[in-house]
Amino acid sequence: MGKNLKLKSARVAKDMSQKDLADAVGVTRQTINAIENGDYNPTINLCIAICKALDKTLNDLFWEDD
Amino acid sequence: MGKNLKLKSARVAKDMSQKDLADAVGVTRQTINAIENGDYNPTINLCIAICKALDKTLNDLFWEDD
DNA sequence: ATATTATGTCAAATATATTTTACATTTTAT
DNA sequence: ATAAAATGTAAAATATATTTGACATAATAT
Repeated sequence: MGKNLKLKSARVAKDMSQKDLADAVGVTRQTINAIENGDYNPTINLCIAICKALDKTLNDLFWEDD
Repeated sequence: MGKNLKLKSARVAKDMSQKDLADAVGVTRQTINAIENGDYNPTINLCIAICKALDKTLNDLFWEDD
């Protein structure tokens, strides 16, 4: 699993730190960090919460077109 | 969490049983059943595998527009 | 009518997502 | 140059996704 640069970009575009986003969606900073660095397989509910916090959709942040 | 009727529809449209889909993505029948019935918070990797098996995207099957 | 397949559900076990605590390095502000 | 904030990472604990095995009902075929 590679890094999720789309997520990182969307977060930075909103001027949020990893901790800001973590607080917004109710998880810890380490969880956001792990997702951005691709070490991780988060639940869909968390992905949806992240998308909503960043005004994006699942396809925007978590879908890869072949 | 309500039922995921979009998922169920997409599966039936492909003429697949819950077990067929489960086998295609490498989980058990109970897991697919639970996801369709909305009792459940699956991982994003499983959601992506399901989407690919059904020729759909994450937004098609797991995103709700307000 | 009977057998077979598909579905709904449940309890206990296992795998893994997430938290907690902690420390190191990098980046940004003063 | 220094302090503070942000990031990367890791090990142990906890919460929860998923499996396994089982039983019941509904739908479909013979």
